[in-house]
Amino acid sequence: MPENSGVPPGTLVMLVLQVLRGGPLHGYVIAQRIHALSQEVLQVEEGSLYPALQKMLMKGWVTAEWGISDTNRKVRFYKLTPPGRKQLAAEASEYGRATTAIQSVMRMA
Amino acid sequence: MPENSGVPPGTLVMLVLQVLRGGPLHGYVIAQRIHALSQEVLQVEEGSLYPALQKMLMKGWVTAEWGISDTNRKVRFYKLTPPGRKQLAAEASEYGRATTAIQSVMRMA
DNA sequence: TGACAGGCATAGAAAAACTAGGTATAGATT
DNA sequence: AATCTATACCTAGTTTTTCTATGCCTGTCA
Repeated sequence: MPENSGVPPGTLVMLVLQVLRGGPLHGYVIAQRIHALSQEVLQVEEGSLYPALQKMLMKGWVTAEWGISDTNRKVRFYKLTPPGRKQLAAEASEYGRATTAIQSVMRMA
Repeated sequence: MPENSGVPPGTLVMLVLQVLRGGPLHGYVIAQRIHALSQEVLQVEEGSLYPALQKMLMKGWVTAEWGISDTNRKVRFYKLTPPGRKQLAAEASEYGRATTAIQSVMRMA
């Protein structure tokens, strides 16, 4: 019975950028998508997500546009920008490097 | 030329506990060991390490004892306790779970 | 019409790491 | 003898990130 947790510190922005690669999404769906893609392990809290999206907007990694969802509600669609793609590549690369390094330490007998 | 970074947030305690599995070490050497074992990728700052060691002492995950190092200096040796081992197992397990979950999200086309 | 789910957002607290200092000593160099 | 360098420990204060706890609004459905 896997209990689920929040996303590991420092990974939220990377995960959001990643799911936006598939096209614009609104906040609520971004959280659901991360949850689903992670086999229900990763849980993104709204209080973490929306501030992160604000930051990403200010950094120019995403743009936002109001629209109507499938469920007929006013929602804000977030769309990945070219700088956002660059940021994603950088964060994914750095994440891989760090993960490999930690692996090396943890393999120590 | 790989530039090195600090340890990813949330992993420092796990890394310290892990290197202490090999026997008691003092702070300075703990940092060096993590750096070396990670192929020079992970850099533990002293301002992160010592507060973390204090916390680990208070939690009972390690004990500390003053002694003399190989280099003939007064140093504080930290030693893993049984609760520390349990904590290490728990953190390593959770880290693995989270890493796998992130992998799943990042594999998405 | 009232409950519930979907949906966006912020304020304040908490956790973790970093910057930037301070202190001290052994050994080597001058 | 004086100084420099590497080793070694520690803390205060700041920054960053996430979480808890709210608040507000609106479709849909019983």
